[in-house]
Amino acid sequence: MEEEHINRVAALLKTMSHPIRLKILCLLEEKEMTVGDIREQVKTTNANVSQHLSLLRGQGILGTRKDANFIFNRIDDRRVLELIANMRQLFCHDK
Amino acid sequence: MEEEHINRVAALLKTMSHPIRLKILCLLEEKEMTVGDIREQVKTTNANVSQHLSLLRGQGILGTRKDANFIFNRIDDRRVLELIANMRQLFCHDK
DNA sequence: TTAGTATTAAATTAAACTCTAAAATACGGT
DNA sequence: ACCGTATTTTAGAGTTTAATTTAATACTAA
Repeated sequence: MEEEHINRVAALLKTMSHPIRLKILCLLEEKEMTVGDIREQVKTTNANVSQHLSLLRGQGILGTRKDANFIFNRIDDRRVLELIANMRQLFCHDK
Repeated sequence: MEEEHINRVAALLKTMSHPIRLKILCLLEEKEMTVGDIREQVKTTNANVSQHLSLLRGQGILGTRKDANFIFNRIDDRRVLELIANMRQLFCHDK
């Protein structure tokens, strides 16, 4: 990896490396969710979830869709999806 | 991913998410290296490299081999090797 | 427009991380 | 034992990050 890629990937990993954010990404693997939906799964405050979502969006990982006064979040970066799938295979397959 | 795995993987990603540490891992993909070897590639101090190596060892990512007053570092976790290979494929393949 | 819900933004505080420099340790050769 | 090299450890300051609280915005339905 050249310097350029190193820095870019390191920044991505940093964004993914918080337990709440990683869990959010895992939840969003399946379906799009609102702040409130996520909040039910993660045991923290809505504001905190919103902050983490904001970081993930800043990295270009997430996209949003607005419906009434709900904002649905989804993973927009195919590579992140593949990376998560790879991590699950490597670290969660208890065999 | 269950809570358990989430926390474990998040900790791993956090350790890998520093540019210097990620670069060290990429360097060690090829061959084992000493603090001094790495230092030549990374532009920082030996002490700093040593500190980063210590963190990587703490995560169980690295192993060492001692020869005279040199300590050779290598990647000991096959899963980390695979993860890095996957990341290179996803983020460095300019096609 | 008012009330209620969903989300974001700002500010504060506490905790964690990173680098540098200096001191300490480990080892081999002389 | 002493010296030189390699590495690690320690202590400190500076920076960054995270969670909480509070306030603000956006939207819907009545």
